Amino acid sequence: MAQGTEKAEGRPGRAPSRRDRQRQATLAEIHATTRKLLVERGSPAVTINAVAREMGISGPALYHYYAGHDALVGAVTAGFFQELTAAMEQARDAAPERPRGSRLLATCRAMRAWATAHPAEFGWIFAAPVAPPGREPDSERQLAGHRFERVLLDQVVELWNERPFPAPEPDGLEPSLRAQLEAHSESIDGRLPPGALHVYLGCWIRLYGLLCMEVLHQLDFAFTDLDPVFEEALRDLGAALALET
Amino acid sequence: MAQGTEKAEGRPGRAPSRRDRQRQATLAEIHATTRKLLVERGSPAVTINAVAREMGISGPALYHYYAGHDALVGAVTAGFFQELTAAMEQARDAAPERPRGSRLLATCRAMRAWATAHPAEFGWIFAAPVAPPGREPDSERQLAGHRFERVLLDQVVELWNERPFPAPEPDGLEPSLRAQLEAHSESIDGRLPPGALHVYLGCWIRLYGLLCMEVLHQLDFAFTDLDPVFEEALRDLGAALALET
DNA sequence: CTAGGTGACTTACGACCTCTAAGGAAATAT
DNA sequence: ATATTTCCTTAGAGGTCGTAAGTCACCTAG
Repeated sequence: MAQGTEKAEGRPGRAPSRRDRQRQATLAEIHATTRKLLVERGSPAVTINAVAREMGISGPALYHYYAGHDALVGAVTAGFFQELTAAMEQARDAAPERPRGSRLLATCRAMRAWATAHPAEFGWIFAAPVAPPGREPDSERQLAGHRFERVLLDQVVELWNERPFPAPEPDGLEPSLRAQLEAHSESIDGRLPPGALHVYLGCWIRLYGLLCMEVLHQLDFAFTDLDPVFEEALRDLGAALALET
Repeated sequence: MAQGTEKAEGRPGRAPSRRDRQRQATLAEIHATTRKLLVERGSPAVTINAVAREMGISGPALYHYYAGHDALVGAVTAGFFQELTAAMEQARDAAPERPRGSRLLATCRAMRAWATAHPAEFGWIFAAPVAPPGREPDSERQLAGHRFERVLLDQVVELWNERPFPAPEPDGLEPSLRAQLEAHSESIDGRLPPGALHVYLGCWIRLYGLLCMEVLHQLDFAFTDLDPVFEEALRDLGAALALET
């Protein structure tokens, strides 16, 4: 009982009943209220009781929708992941006639734009690592996280297939690094060979790491506006992937 | 009253009295217990009551030492900062006969070694940005954070004075970036000019960002051992700073 | 059309947390 | 020897999480 969105509709084949629609509406309201609390009063203010109070229902009622505080946060975070992913996909598809390179850059800029426009939400995304040991592997958040990771990866794969960028030979890589890259290359069905993966992961670390430091205020001591810094990182990414813009 | 370590000793000139020693001992035990709880049971388990219980005193007694939960966490985090800083300084001074470059690399390696050996403690360090708006500017943690930031900066300054590394001319920098770099250059008393600062901050973002992603499990999806990745970042740093090792 | 099952919600409760208030006991200062 | 400071206690107000048990309305199957 009360496992959240597990039971979305009563029967697979049926049309959603009145009750189902009610439940969906309540779930949506819970998400919206949770987000509002997060944005306006910060993460510690997001409490089962506070959300319920804000909605005009009483505390324990929320347990009919989510098993507890963690489940609620997980579900809402999955929604954030989806929103971020959608923003990136939209940027990618906005100008199909442009070359792949500039669409890739647009995707990255959309990622940063969403993150800086929604720092509290991005904080939850970041605080919820995709692969910490001891998290149920099939949770909604896991899936959303994987889909997020794939938005950029897929574009780089297409780029690699169409117009390979310079990548180190596996022999030139340190053995331990090479083994890890080979393993991860398999886990993405070999769509990128280890050398190309190394280049891609380097770009990912650079971009995502910078974004995390920005949103978590780790660079406030030196910068007030990281726009030019991010653009510089994008130029480096363009060079590493030999983009034609 | 109960402002923590504000009143370290009764009178400046006197020898520490019995009571002062007692108080210092209790403060040390509080820190040790807090850290034990953090390491063994995680950040949410660190609670005023839990710390007191673990020490065999009753909850409110802790308020004679710290004004509340935040003050306690702040003070303990400052201690972590100091320990990390000390580890880095020790690595820097361990082999004074070696060239500056390899001592700088040793400092960086010591930073990562401490962080990976004490992930929970580093989590608190990272979660406590040095310059978020709305923190008392003179708190112990602020000072410890600044001292930490200076360990690497000072070495780079010496390097720059002794054997300047290649840096972009200010004219070549984007105007907004240049303005920020000039401002920050002033805030460190001009010990590095904007161009050199740009190179240094780029290295810092690369290293510290990678470390944060590692400790916060943002790279578990691809890597199990980030040693070679960090070493590669260090090689890039060596190239950017034109180190002689 | 009625009767049972299910879902949504309520109040009541126990355990824990933060932090304040008021008072006693012990060490120190005068 | 007395006054003061310091440390610690218990009591308690107000908040949180989460469970238990009961009520009411709706849906659906007979």
